[in-house]
Amino acid sequence: MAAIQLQVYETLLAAFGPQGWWPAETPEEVIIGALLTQNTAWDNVEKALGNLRRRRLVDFEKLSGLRDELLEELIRPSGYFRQKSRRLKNLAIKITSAGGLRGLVGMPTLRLRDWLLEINGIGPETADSILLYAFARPVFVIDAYTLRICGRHGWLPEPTGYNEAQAWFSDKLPADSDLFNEYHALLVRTGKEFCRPRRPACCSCPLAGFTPIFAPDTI
DNA sequence: CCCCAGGCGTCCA
DNA sequence: TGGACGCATGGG
Repeated sequence: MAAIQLQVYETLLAAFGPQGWWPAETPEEVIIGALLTQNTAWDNVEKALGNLRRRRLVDFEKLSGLRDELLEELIRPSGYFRQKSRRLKNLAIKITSAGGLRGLVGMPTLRLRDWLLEINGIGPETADSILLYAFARPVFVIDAYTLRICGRHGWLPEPTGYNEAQAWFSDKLPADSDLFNEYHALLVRTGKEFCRPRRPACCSCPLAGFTPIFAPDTI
């Protein structure tokens, strides 16, 4: 009997097919997008990314020298633009002074994760998204959709923290960046479609048949 | 009008 | 250590 973590993956892949993540072209775009999409709809991030692309500013060296006011204006559609412009520029400066992405690709995964987490504005999900989708490291990304799905299906007790959820998946799956890439994308797809907040469990969800480990009203 | 979106840092008990 | 709160635009 395969672990539930693998069965869920197979079920979602059969239901939705490959999601083709990350929806960006280059590692630079993935990193910038990961920061801009924090608590923000991807359509809004696309507008901001488009502004940067048109001006050939998807480039950490250029971003690190950009006027604050201009950067704020360009990323305004992605929300929290004052915070995010400051954080993006700060990130660009730090990457540039590390020798660009070339200077990071050789770093061991855990050391690179710590390096990312030191940056103001990069927390566990953003760091892990960058590790997985920009550097192809086998790190399982947890997000609000994943926590909601796990809680609602009774796979983890609520409330569950980031590290606990990450371990629940990672400990039962092969450390395969292609698997983790597709799995996270499928969970986001599932969450958007079937696991909206403040709504009862949806019986048409492809995952409806999985047995809860933690009953809905215990612990 | 309301709620929501692929979080995070800060503050405070 | 953990829960509230502010951050901001755009879509349904």
